[in-house]
Amino acid sequence: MEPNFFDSVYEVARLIPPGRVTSYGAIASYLGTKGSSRMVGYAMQASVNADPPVPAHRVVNRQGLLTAKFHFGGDLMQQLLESEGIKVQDDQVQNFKSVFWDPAVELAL
DNA sequence: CCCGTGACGACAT
DNA sequence: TATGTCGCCACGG
Repeated sequence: MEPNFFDSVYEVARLIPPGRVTSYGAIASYLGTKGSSRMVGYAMQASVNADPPVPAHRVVNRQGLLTAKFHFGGDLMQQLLESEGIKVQDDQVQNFKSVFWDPAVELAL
């Protein structure tokens, strides 16, 4: 199995620095498949099967909303984010704009 | 090969 | 500003 697309998503996701978050659309856009923002999340679900593991908890939606916490189970995702210094309230990343990590910009060369 | 599904996003109302 | 609807594309059945 060589889902190059998934692997690319994992690569970018792993590049997310601690204490920072990114959006599915940002990763998708960086990969050139901005239209497949949903696929990024879809890949994340499969990321649990990836090695090394992917910090999927650092990936949120465009609103900074922890849409994935439902999949993590409980407030695990929020706990992980807060553990990295990210403030989360009401399933929403506080100061999201500041903690936002855009691969299209940070990795822009 | 066709259909349904989905951690989203942008646009329309 | 908030809610609703459509589109996008990869994967599974």
